[in-house]
Amino acid sequence: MIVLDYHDRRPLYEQVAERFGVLILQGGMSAGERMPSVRQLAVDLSINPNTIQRAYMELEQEGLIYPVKGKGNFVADVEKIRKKRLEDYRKELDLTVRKGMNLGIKKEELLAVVRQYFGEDGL
Amino acid sequence: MIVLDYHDRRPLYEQVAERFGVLILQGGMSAGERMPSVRQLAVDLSINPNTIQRAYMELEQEGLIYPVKGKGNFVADVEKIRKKRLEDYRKELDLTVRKGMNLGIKKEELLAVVRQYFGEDGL
Amino acid sequence: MIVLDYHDRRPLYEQVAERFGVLILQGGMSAGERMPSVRQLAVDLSINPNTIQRAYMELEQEGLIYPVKGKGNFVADVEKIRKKRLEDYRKELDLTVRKGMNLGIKKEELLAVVRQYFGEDGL
Amino acid sequence: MIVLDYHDRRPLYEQVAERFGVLILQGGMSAGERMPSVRQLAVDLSINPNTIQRAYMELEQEGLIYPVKGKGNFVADVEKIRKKRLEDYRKELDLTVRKGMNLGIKKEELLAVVRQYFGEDGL
DNA sequence: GTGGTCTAGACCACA
DNA sequence: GTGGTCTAGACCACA
Repeated sequence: MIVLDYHDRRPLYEQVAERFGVLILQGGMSAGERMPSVRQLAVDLSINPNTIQRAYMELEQEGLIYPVKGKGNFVADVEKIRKKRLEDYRKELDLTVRKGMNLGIKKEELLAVVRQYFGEDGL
Repeated sequence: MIVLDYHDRRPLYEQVAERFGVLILQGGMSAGERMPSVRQLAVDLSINPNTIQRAYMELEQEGLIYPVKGKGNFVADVEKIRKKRLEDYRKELDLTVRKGMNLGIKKEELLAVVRQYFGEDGL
Repeated sequence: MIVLDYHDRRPLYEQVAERFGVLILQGGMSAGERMPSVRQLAVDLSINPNTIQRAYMELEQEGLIYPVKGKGNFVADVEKIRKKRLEDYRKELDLTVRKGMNLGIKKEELLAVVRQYFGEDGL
Repeated sequence: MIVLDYHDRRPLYEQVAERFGVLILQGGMSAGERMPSVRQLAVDLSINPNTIQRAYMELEQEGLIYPVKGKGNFVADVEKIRKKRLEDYRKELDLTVRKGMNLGIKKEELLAVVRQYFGEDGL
C-alpha cells in the first residue's frame, strides 16, 4: 500500500502520484484495473480528498489513468508510455554514465550505487 | 592528441573545449602546464585560430585554464572544481539510478551500460 | 540607446554586454522583451555583427537573455539574479566601508563619492 | 588596548596584526614609537608569544613596523604607505559605488551603511 | 527573417 | 613569440 513520508519535502499529492505512477509503470496494476476511490484512499491515508484528487489529476495528465464518469478512475494501457519513458531513460542513463567516465569516476563507485538500489544478488 | 569529429553535430570549438576539459579534469594535464598555443593548435587541427580561441575562452570561464599575457594559456589548479563536480555528479547518478528502478529497468541493463564504457574487467 | 566609447580601453563587446546588462537588471527592459537583432544592432552601432554576437553570448552566460531559434534573443526573468547580486553587493559594500574606516578615511569623502554618482538631492 | 574576538573566525595573529595596522595607519601610534614587547603583549592578551611574533611578522612585511635587534619593534614612517593605500582605496570605493548604481541600489541604502560605521552626526 | 559557426586575415598589447 | 579583439563575409539550421 501507499505510504506517505512526512519528512519528504515534496508535496503529498506528488508523493501519492509518484507511488501510483511507479506501481502502474512497473505492472503492479493492470490496464483497466480500478484505482482506489478518491474518498476511500483519503480515508486510508488520513489526508484530504483534494490531495488525492490532485494526485489523480497528475496521473491523468501523464496518461497513466483515465476517469469514467460515475464509475471512478482506471489504469490506462501504459505500454506505449512505458516504452517511450524507457527509451528516454536509456539515453539519459547513457549520458550520465559517460559523464561519470569523463569526470574520472571509478567503475566500482558506479556499481556501488546500482547495488544500493538493486541489491547484491548475482554479484 | 585531440581528434575532431566532423560527423558530430556539436560545434568544433565545443569539441575542442570538451576534450581538453576531460583531459585536465582527469589529470592528463597538470596544474601550471602550458596549453598548446592558439596558433599552433589551429595548425595541428587544421582549423581557424578563432575557433581555438573560442574553445579556450570556454575553458577559462570554467576555471580550467588561465591566460598569461604574452605567454600563453596554462592549466589551472582544478582540484576544487573537480571535487565540486564529482559531488554534483554523485547526486545526479543517485537520482538516475533511482529513476531507472522506478521505471522497472533491469539491474542487468544498468550494468551493461556501465560495462560498455568501463569495460568487462572483474565482472 | 547604447553608446560606445572608443576611448574606453575595454573591448567593444564588453561595453555592449555591460550596457544591456545594466539596462536589464535595472528594469529598463522587461522579461520576455525582444533584444535588438544581432544584425540590426550591428548596423545601428556601426560595428561588426560578430562583436554583437559575442556580447549576447556574455549576456546569455550571465542568464540575462536567452536565444529562441530563428526568432531572436529575449530578456530573461532576472529577478533571482538581481536578488543574488544585490545580496552579494551588500556584503561587498559593507567590507568596503569598513575598510575605509580602518584606513581613517573621512566620512565626508565617502559621502562625496556617493553624491558624485547619485546626485546631491536631499543632502 | 587590543581586544581579541574569539567569535571571529580569523586566526588570532591576523586579528592582532589588523588592530595594530589600523592603529598605526590612523595615526594612533607615531613613527619611531616602540611597539609593546612580544612577551609583554602575550601576557596582556593571555595568548602565546608565537602568535604575537607572527602578527608582528605580518606588520613588518607590510612595512608598518621594523625590528631593532635587542631593542624591540618600532613603528615605521607610514606616510607613503598610507597615501598608497588611500589612493588604492579611493579607486576601489569608486568602483564599488558605481557598481551599486548599476545594480540599481538606492542612494539611501548606501548612506545607511556609511552611517552605520561613521555615525549620524551632521546628517 | 533569426542566431550560430567558422574562416581569413588584420592589428593591438604584452614579454 | 603570445593571446585578444575586431572586421568582412560565407554558410548553416530553424521558422
